[in-house]
Amino acid sequence: MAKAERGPRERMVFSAAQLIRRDGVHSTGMRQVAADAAAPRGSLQHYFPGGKTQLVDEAVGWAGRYAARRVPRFLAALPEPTPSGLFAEMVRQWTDEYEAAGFAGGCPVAAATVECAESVPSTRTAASGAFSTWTGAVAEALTGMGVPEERAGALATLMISSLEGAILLARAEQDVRSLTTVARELGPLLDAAARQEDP
Amino acid sequence: MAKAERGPRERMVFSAAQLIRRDGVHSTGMRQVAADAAAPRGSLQHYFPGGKTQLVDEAVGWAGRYAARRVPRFLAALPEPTPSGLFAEMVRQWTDEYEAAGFAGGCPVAAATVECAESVPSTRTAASGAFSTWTGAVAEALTGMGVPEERAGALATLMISSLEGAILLARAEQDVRSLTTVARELGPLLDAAARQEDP
DNA sequence: CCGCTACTATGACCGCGGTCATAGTCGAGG
DNA sequence: CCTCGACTATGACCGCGGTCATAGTAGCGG
Repeated sequence: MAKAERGPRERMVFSAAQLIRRDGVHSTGMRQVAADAAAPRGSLQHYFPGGKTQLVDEAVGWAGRYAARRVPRFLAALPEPTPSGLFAEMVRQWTDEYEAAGFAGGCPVAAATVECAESVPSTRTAASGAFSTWTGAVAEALTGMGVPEERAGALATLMISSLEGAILLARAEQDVRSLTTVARELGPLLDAAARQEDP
Repeated sequence: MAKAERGPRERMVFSAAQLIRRDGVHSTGMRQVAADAAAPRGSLQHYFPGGKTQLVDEAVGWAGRYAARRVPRFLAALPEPTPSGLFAEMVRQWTDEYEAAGFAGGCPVAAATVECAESVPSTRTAASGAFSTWTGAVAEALTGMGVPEERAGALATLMISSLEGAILLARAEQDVRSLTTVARELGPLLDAAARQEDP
């Protein structure tokens, strides 16, 4: 995969996240993860003595940090930062992928939540943490654009909820329509909240 | 389960949907479905010669029709029908369940999409159909409340996307906060679209 | 050169679960 | 009473996949 030249451990976590995106948690085998990461099978039990659960949990955590890390970069890429612009960038990451590479992958955190929320407590916690770091990053970005503090968290939740749901619809329909729709419909509402507190 | 006194076939479809809600598609076994439906195991291959795939597909279709059927009932329950009121009812169905019975279940269509979109074409199609009948019912309700036709579809997509995403967050966090948040934040936007075309 | 620790390598085990095969029941119609 | 179709019942098969056990290698400090 793309991100070579990291340790085998990190590569396995990364590969796990990628495979979970496509096939879900249960359909992703350990052997498959090792193969995809070009890592020896024996390393699995060495680096992840907690078994598959630990690997999945780390993959989910990694995904959450990855998503959060992208937020400031999206802002930096905008000519002038606005909430609607940020959301459009977040959505565009998905439409770009889907149009370029097909609708193979979803959000790994969503997959982990759907499959493990009830059966594997630690994974549920990991998913919760991933969502909250992601939401936190978005909320922080919003406050930086003039959204009142107490409103920023709510809007971040709304943005991520809509995005996650739109990803689901897009994969099912194999059409980015839902993604572009939520971006278009939510944009004005987001910008209005930023203007609330501006001079 | 609650809806007894239907044919064993329908009971199995219903049970499958319920179990998929909780554990996802892969973690739900055929034997488990039969047991939950109090149906004989041998009936599975009799009524569903297409195997598990057929059962899952039918469960997804059933869930879509169920969700669509509820929309007009929500409207009927409102003192005066408004888009925000409808959305609040849709959300409330989930908050009520979560507060009463815990965060065990999610949306079966979401589970099928996450786990089968890439691997099982027929299930992906079934999920797409389920989302579209659901969205269609919501859009129709919106036009009935004065939302312009070309806007209604987009808002329905936004509503369902937000709801699905908020369900994910709620299950992960074991907190209905995300659900109440999207209902609150989206309400004004929805009602504004309805007033667009009113006298 | 030894031995210790980190990592790699593989084969075996074992439970789970979908599917198939083969009967068994049972009510309706001849 | 017989038969035929619809449905029920169960045991067996078989692949998959996570985990364990048991080695083997490699680098390094002593």
